[in-house]
Amino acid sequence: MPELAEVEFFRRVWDPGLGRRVRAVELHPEARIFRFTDPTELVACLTGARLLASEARGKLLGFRVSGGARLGIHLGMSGRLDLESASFEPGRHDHLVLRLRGRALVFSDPRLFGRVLFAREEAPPWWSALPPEVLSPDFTPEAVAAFLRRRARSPIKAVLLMQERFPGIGNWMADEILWRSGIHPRTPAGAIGEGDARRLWRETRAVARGALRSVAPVAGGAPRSDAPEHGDPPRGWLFHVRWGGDGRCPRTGVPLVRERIGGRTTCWSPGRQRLSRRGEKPAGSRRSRAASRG
DNA sequence: GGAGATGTTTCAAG
DNA sequence: GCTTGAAACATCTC
Repeated sequence: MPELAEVEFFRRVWDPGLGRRVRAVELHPEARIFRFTDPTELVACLTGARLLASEARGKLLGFRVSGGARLGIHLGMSGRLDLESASFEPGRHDHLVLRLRGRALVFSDPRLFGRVLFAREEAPPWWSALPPEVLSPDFTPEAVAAFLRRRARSPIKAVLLMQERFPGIGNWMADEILWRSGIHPRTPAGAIGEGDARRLWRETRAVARGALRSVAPVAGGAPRSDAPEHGDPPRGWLFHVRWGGDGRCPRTGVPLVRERIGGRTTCWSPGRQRLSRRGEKPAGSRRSRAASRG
C-alpha cells in the first residue's frame, strides 16, 4: 500500500509516541522484516530510549532515537503503523511493538516485504545517502533528463518506479504522472524529448504535492479498518478510476487500458497517452501537445 | 482454486 | 561493467 503520501500518513500515526520513554520492546526476531537488523541489539538499544523525531524520505521512515541512534522502517507492500492502547495484544502480523506509558506503537506487515533498520548513529548510510526528494530543490529537470538518458531502453513506467531518482513514487503515482504528462507508459525513456522530460519533472512534483496535501487527518485510536491511509486525492485524478474494471479516462471519457508494463499493472488512457518517437523535436512536441490539450 | 496486490532484491542474459 | 526483465519473497482478498 504505502507510497509517498501513505508513508507520510503512517509517520504521523506514531507522532503521539515521540518524546516518551520506550518501556519495553516486543518483537518476533525471526520475522523477515528484521533480515537487515540484529533484533537483540534493537531491543537493547530501544528499551529505555525515546523516539525524538520522525521524518519520511521517499518510502523510508526514519526515527531519531535518544542516545544518537536511528530507527528506519520501510513499509514494503502491506506494512502499516498503528497507535494502540496499553492493553494491546499483538496479533499474527504485528511484528514490532514499542510499549510506552499508556500506549503502544505497532508495526504490522502481513506480507513481510517491509523491513526494520537500526544503527547506533543518527545518520547511517542507509539514511543519509538517499536521493533528493522529488519536492526538494535538488530534484531538477536536468537530473531527470540525465536519468532518462541513462535508462534509455526501459519503458518510462519502469523508470518512474526507480527509487534512486524518484523516491516515494509508487505504482499509482507513476500512472498518474504519465497520464497527466500525456506520455504512453511503454515509451522508452531515451525516446522522451527535452520538452516532455521537463513536463514529466513538473508533473512528478505536482502529483507528489497533491498527494501529500490530501493525506488524511490522523485520528488517534481509530479502528484499523477505518484508517483512510491514502486520503482523498483531488477530484479528476486518474486515482479514482484506475482500479475500476470499466474505468474511463476522466478527461477524454475513453475506456482506460490496463496491462502489465515494467512488471507492474499499469493503467493508461489510449489516445491521450501516445508513444514518443526517437528524434522528436523537443520544442515542437511540447508546443503541439500543449495546443492539443483540453 | 487462481489471479492479483500502492515494493524491493537478486540473478541471469544481453 | 552496465542495463534489463523476470523471478522470488509471503500472505491476503476478490
